[in-house]
Amino acid sequence: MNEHADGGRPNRSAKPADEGFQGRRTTTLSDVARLAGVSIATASKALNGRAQVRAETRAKVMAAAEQLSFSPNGLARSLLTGRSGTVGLVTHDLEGRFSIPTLMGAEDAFGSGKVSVLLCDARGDAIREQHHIQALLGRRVDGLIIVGARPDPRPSLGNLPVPVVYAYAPSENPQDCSLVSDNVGGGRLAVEHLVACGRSRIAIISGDSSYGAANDRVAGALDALDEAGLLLVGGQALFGAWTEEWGRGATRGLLAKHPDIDAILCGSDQIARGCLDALREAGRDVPGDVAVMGHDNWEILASNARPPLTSIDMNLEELGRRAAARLFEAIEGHPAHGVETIPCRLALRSSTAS
Amino acid sequence: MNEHADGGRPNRSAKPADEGFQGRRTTTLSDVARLAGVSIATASKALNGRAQVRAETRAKVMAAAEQLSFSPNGLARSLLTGRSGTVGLVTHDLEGRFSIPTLMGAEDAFGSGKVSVLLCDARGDAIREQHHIQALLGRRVDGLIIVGARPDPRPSLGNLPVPVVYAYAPSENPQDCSLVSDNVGGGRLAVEHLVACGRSRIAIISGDSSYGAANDRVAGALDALDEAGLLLVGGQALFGAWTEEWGRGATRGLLAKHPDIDAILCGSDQIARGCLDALREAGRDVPGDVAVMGHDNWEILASNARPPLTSIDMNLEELGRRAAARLFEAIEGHPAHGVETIPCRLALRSSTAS
DNA sequence: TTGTAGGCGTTATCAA
DNA sequence: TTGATAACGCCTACAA
Repeated sequence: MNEHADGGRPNRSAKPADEGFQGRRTTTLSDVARLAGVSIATASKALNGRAQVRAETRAKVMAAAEQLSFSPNGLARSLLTGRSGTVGLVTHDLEGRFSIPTLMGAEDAFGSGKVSVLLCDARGDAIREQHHIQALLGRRVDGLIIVGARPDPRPSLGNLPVPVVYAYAPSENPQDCSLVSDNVGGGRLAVEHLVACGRSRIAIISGDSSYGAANDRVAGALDALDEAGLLLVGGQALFGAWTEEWGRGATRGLLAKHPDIDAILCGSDQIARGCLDALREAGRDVPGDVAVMGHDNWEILASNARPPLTSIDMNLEELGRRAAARLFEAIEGHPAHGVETIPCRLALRSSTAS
Repeated sequence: MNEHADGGRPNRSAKPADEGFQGRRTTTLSDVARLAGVSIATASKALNGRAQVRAETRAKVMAAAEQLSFSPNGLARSLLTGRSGTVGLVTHDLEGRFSIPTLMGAEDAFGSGKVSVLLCDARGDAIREQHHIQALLGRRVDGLIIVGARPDPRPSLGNLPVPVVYAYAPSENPQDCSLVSDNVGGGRLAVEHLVACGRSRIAIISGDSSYGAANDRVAGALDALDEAGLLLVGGQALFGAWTEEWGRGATRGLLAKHPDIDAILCGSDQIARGCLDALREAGRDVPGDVAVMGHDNWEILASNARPPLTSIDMNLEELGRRAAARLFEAIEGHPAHGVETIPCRLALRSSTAS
């Protein structure tokens, strides 16, 4: 046992000076035990609230721990328990706006408790993803959440030594546990709202048709139109890009062909912003003449629009929270399978006031 | 030594069945050693490329490791080395857009190597921050990066057992290591660009004056105006809010009082969007009659503006990367002190074409 | 009520 | 070239 004369000073008798950060050696349980004049085992019991410790002794130990600002080494503890209290979160779209709320929800669900999140950005690259996953497994994460960049199915990671939950982009393997936004329901919700606002000549300006989400939203909208006994103006949804530019152009085209239109459902808030601009420039009043809706409820775009934009919110934070919850359950031995769908909600603003 | 009859089957002789995730016990170095028919020590050396191992033996061990898909337990390793290979990243603005690029840069700088990032969102709450920091220290992170929500100085965390770097929002203590965006330089850069475009009747619509950033940007702009021998139109910068609405209103006011204005420097891209709208509606051509600049280079706003918006980019990813680098150096024993300033760069688009 | 001892999975030292 | 063995910091039987 080292016999270093203590006293709170930086002490580097044993180790060489290439140690890096020159803080004092972090205090360990045996430091506490020594200061309290008890054995390590007793100190451990005292600090962990075990019953077989005299109150007086416990107090002594707690005081010593306090004095040394002792913080138990989680790594050592993990080694014992086999649980690191850590989950890996691999995102593919850290710069994008969809993964962030999901991440927040997950962070939220875990953060309160005793789980920490190890974040990695794989940037849509399968190689990088694999690399990160290996690193995370090496750190003995208790589970993984994989957040996709876009809501289309992605390859499964297969059998890993820890549970995996896919968020936003589902796994192709239905045995895996995935959580996604209910795009069909979102489209339906939008049309139902427009109908409830008394609109009946509705057109749809969607986004990039290569996105499953674009098609799903349209499908839901068509369902709802059908149920309301309405026909889509123009006969079919317009597909283009997720840009304001496309929104403007498509809107101008619509107005030219169908001047009697009274509502436009857009595939995203960006498209809707373009749509609003084009309408204003064509002298149409929103929502007086034409109601407009977006999708995503991207606050910065929706609230600053003129008029503020009614939109469909995907509840991504809730999605993240649920993903965290599912992962937690799986870690506890109760894995879920299949795709779970998170319902959208209406974010009501002035562009559709009825 | 345990004498359990092995065979790759889930083996839970010792531990009860409340274990949670029902994967097979993760394979350990001793499994590899046994399969390869060598001692644990030899297996370790073989896998870590130590020299004192016969090639044939090494191959045998590697094969065994491969077959068992062995992945060394990083926790055990950390316990030995005293380094967790982990840093904590505490952000205060996970939903906001400023912390994300910083986070990305840090993730980027670390992610390539062998450091992983533990992410926490403290949401501007000092209590929550303290809580997260304690948790991170318990996990024995090798260092901390604290990312602020807004660029004003924040209280120092004081003396922690690991190095700390403050990003975006500097610490109040000049002894700490902080990295911030050069807002003064950004303001200067903007005016220099406008002047280079031949503008001389320049006005400034800034944001919330309670933000140091707002004032710094204006200060830099005024410096540059002065050096160019120009006077600010209106005599002083206009402060308001970071919104499109404020941008529109302020622009209308400017046009009324100073119809001969030929450039407007905005404190943010949102303000600039409002400014552009107001100009268009007033029949002013951009950049023909009036040049407009924003700040932040928020892609989604700047590129979709009409015309696309020239803006000042804060290089936040670079800021994050640098923060990671500084932290790394500090961990290696070479801490930096004081506030390091990251220069802005010009993001040239059509709203100022000269 | 307290202390001793064993072990979690690795790595490093030193002896064989 | 290989293999015991002692750490790393902690927890938990079990013994005192």
